[in-house]
Amino acid sequence: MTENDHLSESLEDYLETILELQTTKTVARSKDIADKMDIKRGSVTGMLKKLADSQLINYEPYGYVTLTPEGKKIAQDVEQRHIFLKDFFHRILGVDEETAERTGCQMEHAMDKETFKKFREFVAKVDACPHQCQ
Amino acid sequence: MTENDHLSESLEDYLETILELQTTKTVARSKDIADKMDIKRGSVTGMLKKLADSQLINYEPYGYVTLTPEGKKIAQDVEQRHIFLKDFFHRILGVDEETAERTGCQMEHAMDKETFKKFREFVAKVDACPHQCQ
DNA sequence: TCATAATGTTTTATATAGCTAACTTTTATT
DNA sequence: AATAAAAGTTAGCTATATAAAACATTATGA
Repeated sequence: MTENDHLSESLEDYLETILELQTTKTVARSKDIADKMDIKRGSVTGMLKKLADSQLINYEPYGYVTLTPEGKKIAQDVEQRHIFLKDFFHRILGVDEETAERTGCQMEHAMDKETFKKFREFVAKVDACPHQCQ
Repeated sequence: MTENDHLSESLEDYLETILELQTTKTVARSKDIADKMDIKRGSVTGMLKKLADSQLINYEPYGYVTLTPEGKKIAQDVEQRHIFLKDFFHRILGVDEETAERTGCQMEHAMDKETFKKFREFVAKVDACPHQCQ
């Protein structure tokens, strides 16, 4: 709603990671965030404080982390792009899975809502093309 | 050749900018690099030293900047992706030019050679599809 | 319940990339 | 050639994001 004044890629990654942990393990712990993002535990704390300051997560020291509605919305948007882009590179372009994952992970931050929508529609149309030109 | 251990996005942008200045103005000056990248003159010097250390540019204090063969190769690769991606977003997807430019500028760093090649071929095929499914 | 392990936090340090402002060198003008 | 303007450099500062290591808290399990 408050059309957030641009989150860094890193903070978007934190939100996405927290959403995934919430989904797969019900709660997000500092250590799991660190493991998933391949960074150290100590680095996580400061970033959680930032996200809490921006009211994107609920955070109390030594407590579990949960997404606020606004944080969840952003996380889902990022995740959606991530999943779509990875699938595009891997399944449609035939890029190996690891590279597709890495590329999607970088590009998920680059497209705004409108651009992503157009991209998705373009790919969907081509994918459904009965003539299989591609 | 020495399959460089990954340049930062910023350094890639410097190389691309230098190439463009070389092309349009024959030489690249510190001030023009700063103007083009919308940063301050003082910030440029240190980065030029880094690029010189990595033997990607020829740099002497108070002199003109030129790309080494290796620097030029990287710059051309980045530029090629940039041009292609901008065109894809603008002409093919119909994204407004400024957004297409900005998005291309971010994404040009995300795809490796192989992924870009596949992406380019995919778009070319679709673009040439006689059935115009897209 | 108490000791140990696991997890979370804090502090200090590092790297990157930028800015400002003062200073130096080069270029242009007269 | 002398001076002013423009361009380039330097030094010190800032912000972001991370690491390492010491410390604090919580959880586990004997």
